[in-house]
Amino acid sequence: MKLSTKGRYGLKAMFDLAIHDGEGPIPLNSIAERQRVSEHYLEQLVAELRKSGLVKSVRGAQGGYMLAHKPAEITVGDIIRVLEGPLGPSDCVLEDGPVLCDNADHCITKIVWEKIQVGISSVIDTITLQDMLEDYKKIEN
Amino acid sequence: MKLSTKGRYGLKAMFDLAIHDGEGPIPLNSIAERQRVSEHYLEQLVAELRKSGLVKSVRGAQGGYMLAHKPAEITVGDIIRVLEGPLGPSDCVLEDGPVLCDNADHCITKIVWEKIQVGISSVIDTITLQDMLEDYKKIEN
DNA sequence: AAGAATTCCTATCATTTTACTTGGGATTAG
DNA sequence: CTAATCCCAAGTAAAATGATAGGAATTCTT
Repeated sequence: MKLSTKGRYGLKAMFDLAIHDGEGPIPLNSIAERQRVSEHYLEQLVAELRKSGLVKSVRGAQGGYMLAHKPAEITVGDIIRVLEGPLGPSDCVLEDGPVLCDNADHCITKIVWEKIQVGISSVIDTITLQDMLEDYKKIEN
Repeated sequence: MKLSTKGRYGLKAMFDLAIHDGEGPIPLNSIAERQRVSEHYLEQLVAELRKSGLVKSVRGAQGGYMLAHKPAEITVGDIIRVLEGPLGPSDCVLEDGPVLCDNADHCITKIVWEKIQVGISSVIDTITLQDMLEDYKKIEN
């Protein structure tokens, strides 16, 4: 019941981009260094974030990545869903087309999984990068 | 971000035991059959539940397993924690002794993981097997 | 006492997932 | 031109998952 490094590194990278929002393209190696993760590995994660439209890229020298939207418009849920796939503690409650078992109608554990899913979603869908930035400013001062 | 079959099968088995609570020892093969999971695999999960004190066992013929406490006294969280290990979306917020990174004090993503953890815990720690039994009775009628 | 039912224990194993690493190609600012 | 940077595709070692196999220990029933 843990997130993989994809989700964790991905959120770190996105938060890093949020901190530098408005400064033009941020090269990946600087993000990797600050967040202390493998640059090549991070590259794969950012590629997914780019394909899903959360970040934009600028190629060539002095290029890099930047947020595709304002920090207030990107939630933690957006990021995690891209990197970890459809959310849900069990296949039968996956957000993205549940795989129902044969007695789904009478399955009591399913009710539990649904409640867990709602609990997680209600957290990650209400935290934006902007919220994280504000927490960050508080701590810095 | 999914539970493994351990947690899922384990909760099913515990719910099955709750349904038959008070009927004496329930043999594992009957649980495996009703819940449609491998008996041998289930055995491993139930062994962990026994060691952690959630179920009792009676050996020998006519033996089996039974809940060690009343259904109202066992939460979903108790069961999942035994089978899935200490809860938390990231190592730095594991319930059972977090593994702190070097800038834990200034880590903003950590705040997010903590909120997710609280969200999950508040769900699974408030649902008991008794609650599930009541849902079950409603559906049956 | 025999035999059947059942838990208990240890080991093995195939598959999948994770978390990278490697190596190179394409693009562009200076 | 060249250095910086993104882009892409494979490969890979380790861990986790989800079992399977076989048998020893215990206890009920007859």
